[in-house]
Amino acid sequence: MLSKKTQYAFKALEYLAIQHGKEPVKISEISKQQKIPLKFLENILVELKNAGMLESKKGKGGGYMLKVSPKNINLATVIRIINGPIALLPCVSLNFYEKCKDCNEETCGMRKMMIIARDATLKILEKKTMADMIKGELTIEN
Amino acid sequence: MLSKKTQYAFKALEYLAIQHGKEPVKISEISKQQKIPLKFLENILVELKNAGMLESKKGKGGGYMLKVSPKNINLATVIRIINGPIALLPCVSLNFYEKCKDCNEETCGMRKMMIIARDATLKILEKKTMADMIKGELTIEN
DNA sequence: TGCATATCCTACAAAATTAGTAGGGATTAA
DNA sequence: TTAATCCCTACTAATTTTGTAGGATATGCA
Repeated sequence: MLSKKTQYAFKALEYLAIQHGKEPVKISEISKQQKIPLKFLENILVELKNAGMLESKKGKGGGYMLKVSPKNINLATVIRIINGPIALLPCVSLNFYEKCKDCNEETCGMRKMMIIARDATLKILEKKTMADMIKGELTIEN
Repeated sequence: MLSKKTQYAFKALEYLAIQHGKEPVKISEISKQQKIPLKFLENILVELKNAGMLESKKGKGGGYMLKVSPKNINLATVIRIINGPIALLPCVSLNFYEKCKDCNEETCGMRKMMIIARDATLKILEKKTMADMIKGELTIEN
């Protein structure tokens, strides 16, 4: 399951995706509109920024903006930044690989299954984007 | 990610699947062979038994056996028993559904995406079985 | 220059979950 | 009736998740 932090990240990105191309959006606005604890949200947005997904502007009139178009932000990327691995086992993770001891990777049956499951999941999560996510709710209020 | 407990469960089931049709297997044997802490393994096996996946026999010559054939135990079932939901969000889980507040399920974009991802994952995990998992390692030693 | 407005950084704390242990009870075979 | 084996309840330790506190840093504007 995705952590609450990751769900918050998606909600924040949704909000920013809808405002994409307009003025920067303040943390406090996102916090209030999407009901995310303010200081927690700060941490999340900094992480997304450090990962290159957002840009920010300080001072009056400042806030956060998407750095790239919603249609170029896929869900797998967001999950990896905030939540971590998508695979069900460390030894089949593409981005967070860890060898499992007491297991021959050539012959391990569990591993083979989990690779197939991972690929099926990734096929969706890497294809779907923030643009897909906000379809049908582009009208939060202008 | 699957918990260590779930990984232990799979290892234990693998071992039992390979012995399927023979004598009951003692907890202590599984523990030693698969390097799973004994008392922890006890808990796991009881859970699998209560879920109807194993049967047990007490006293001398006793132990655990699969209740059904390895080819009738799919991976999704095991994960649900020991690990919990397979879906990425509670509000899209088939077996552990929980309504999410502040979200209209009819229009929520995130929900739509997560349903698609869930179905892709389930398609694999519900089709693959313990029999698939032990293919190629039916020879632990007789 | 100086003040108000924002983001950014470090550190801590509380709550929840996961992982594992302890100790004895109940059942069965011989 | 004893040894072997699973079963049950409860606890503890470690780790992760979910936040909070408090100030540092940068920016726009008068």
